Amino acid sequence: MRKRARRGRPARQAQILETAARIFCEKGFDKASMGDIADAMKLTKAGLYHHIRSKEELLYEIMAYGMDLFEQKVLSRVAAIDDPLERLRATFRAHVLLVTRDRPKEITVILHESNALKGRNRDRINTRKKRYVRFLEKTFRELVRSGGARKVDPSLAAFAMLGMINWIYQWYRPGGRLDEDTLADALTDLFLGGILGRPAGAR
Amino acid sequence: MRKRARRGRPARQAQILETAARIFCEKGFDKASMGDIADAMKLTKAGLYHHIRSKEELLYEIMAYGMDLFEQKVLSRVAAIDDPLERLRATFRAHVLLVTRDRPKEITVILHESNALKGRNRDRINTRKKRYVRFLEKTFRELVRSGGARKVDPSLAAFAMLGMINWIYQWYRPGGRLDEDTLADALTDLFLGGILGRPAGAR
Amino acid sequence: MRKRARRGRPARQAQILETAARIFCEKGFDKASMGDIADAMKLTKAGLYHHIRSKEELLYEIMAYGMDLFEQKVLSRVAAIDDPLERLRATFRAHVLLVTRDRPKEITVILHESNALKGRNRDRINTRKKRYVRFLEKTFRELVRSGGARKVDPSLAAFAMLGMINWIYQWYRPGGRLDEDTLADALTDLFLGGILGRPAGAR
Amino acid sequence: MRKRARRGRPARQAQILETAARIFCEKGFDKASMGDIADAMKLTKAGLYHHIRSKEELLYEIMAYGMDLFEQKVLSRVAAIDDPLERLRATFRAHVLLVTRDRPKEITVILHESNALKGRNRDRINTRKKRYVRFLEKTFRELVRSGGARKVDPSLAAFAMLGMINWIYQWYRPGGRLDEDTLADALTDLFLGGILGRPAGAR
DNA sequence: CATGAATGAGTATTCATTCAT
DNA sequence: TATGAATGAATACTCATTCAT
Repeated sequence: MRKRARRGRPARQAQILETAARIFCEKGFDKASMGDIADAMKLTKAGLYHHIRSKEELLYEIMAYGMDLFEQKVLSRVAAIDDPLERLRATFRAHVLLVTRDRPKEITVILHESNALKGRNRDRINTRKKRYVRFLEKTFRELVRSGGARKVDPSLAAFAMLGMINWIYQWYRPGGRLDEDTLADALTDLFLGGILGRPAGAR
Repeated sequence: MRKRARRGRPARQAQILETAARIFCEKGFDKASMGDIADAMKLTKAGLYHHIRSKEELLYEIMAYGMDLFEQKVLSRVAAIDDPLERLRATFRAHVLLVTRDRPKEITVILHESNALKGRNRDRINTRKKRYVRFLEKTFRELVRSGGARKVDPSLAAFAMLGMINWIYQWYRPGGRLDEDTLADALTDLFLGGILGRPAGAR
Repeated sequence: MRKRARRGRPARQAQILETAARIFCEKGFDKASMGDIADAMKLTKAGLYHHIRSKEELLYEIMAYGMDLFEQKVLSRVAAIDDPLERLRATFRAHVLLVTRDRPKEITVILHESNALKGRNRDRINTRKKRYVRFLEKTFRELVRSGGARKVDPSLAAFAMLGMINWIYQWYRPGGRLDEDTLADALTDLFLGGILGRPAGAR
Repeated sequence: MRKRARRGRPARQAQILETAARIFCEKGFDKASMGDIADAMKLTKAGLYHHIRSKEELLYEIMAYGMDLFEQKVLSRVAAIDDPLERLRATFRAHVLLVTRDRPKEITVILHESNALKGRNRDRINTRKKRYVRFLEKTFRELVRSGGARKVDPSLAAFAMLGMINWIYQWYRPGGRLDEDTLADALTDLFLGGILGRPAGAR
């Protein structure tokens, strides 16, 4: 995003990001053409280029905005929780709700098109991703140290958790059997308690 | 893939599948060009087309072979286990070892390029994927019924498990801190016992 | 053929149609490459594709324009003539003059490349061709009924006439022994009076 | 044709010519591939090349054989007829019957693909075509001189006649309303007597 | 005779991007 | 801001033909 809208009207920039995110999501970054996006925006290709620098830059903006969203809706809301177990539970839940209830296309793009970015842009997104991984690792480490969990490898636990959550967009479709809240609770519980563990209610 | 080699000479087909799988893996299906594959095979593009029908058909053959591998190395080895818990544990372990130790590029291609397939070919691969999901669901159902696990939703458990395992290719690099056996055990244990559960040793 | 030019500047479209018609005429549709046409237009291939949808669509536009020309210069000028003999004579003459004097490449393309068109486009052109055949048949029928001609099969007469005229592009070269007017008269006369008939002058 | 069959079995050569003629007829010379012909002959492409020198040479052989057929079935049977009117009538009839009853694909190929031939081969076919045109012109000249016909331009009459007949393959389909004999008679009559002339019976 | 493998040259078409207006 | 026109480079794929076996 180069400029923010100054007035109430949603900036053209933001509309483009949203449209492009949707299209990258539907067709994939490589198969989506600038023409597709221009058409969807009711612009010519040249017109579109007045708002963006390049296709890759557009992808970067989308991913950066996706990370903004994630940090705003997940990280920033749980980072301050003291108790590691509560922090983990809140993180898990918020992250699941983000990908099931809000379902921002930008997050899907981040998960699916990470290889399409090169150079600085790639580094910038990766840095932010790693920040989250380290946050999770730290949380698992504290949890183990505090005796609140058994001796799991913090890295392994972090990636296991990321796998569970990041895979959701591959199978979850809204309006299914489980509503998002139930799903978030059940999955959190499954992760924390495992298949064989005690019922979730029995903290 | 037009005709099979009759003599003992190592089928060119197999070399092409392997090479193409590697290249699709490295660059992605869309960014990999037929020229890339031809070059890697020390063939001209036209020479390559003597052996394959189309880029998409090549992708399908790779994925079908990946499913062959999976079914051979995982499904067929655990399907006959009677006890659902042992069956689950064996499945989880074998699946993890497949993606960490054998690391067939074909599996990565299946996970990353599923949208590139269209029509019949897409259906055929999806059918085989779903067969595995149903096998997992059935296992979880039996496990819950037998009292061996708490009341988890079988579908949810299946997708959670798939997420954990299918995400591995995104972060695991061989030669790391944990060898494949340790990792497989630890992840299986984490899935079964959860973060808060009893130590792995205490089955 | 995506959008029409709004200003007075001679539409690029028309130039392309004309150039392509000439090239399809000279080399044949299959042997003419889009590069040939682009070169002739002093454009790159991509530049050419800014104006057309596909090679086949280009062919269709040429043929459709050829049919426009034919209907404008022949059909519309004779359709209203009441007397069937005068109508026939005028049609024959106008049609012959169209292919000898005006010699629009588009007509040659229609005659020579009709099989290259497929689907809807093919149907549309065929419909217009058949309209002319039916017009001729009707004229012959009226002529016979009115006693102005002997009992010829209207269909047969129509195709015989079309053969005579449509074959002209195979042998006639401008600037030859007979000028176009003389040729048109002589051929009309030959068709009407036959080889054995009375001299042409004796209408 | 390079070699003739010595025994009763039809030579492979002849089968290939026939098959290729059929395929060139159906798809057109440019759109028919050597693979199409090889497939139809249940041969590989390389196998096909044991029998022919090149695609163009194959086309030439087909056309040359078509000319053989024509000269055998038409020219040689009428050339000796003394009376020019009878000669013309016989020629017209035989030529029409050749393209309606025998319908050799080779003739259609000659009519449709004449531009595909280059160099010597093209010249050779053209020479034989011109021989027929000159034969027709001579016949018309004699007919006019003998007072058996009115003063028509012999060249024009020849090309008019060729147009009528050579166009037949564009519209005639066997099994239609008119059987071949009737059609041949009617068309001959139309050409000789014209639209306005006396009934054909009244020679 | 026959074939599998291979190739060089070519095909139509697409795409991200630029620029004069 | 916006656009129509244009382009260089690339893409998947095809074809007539050759050759060692």
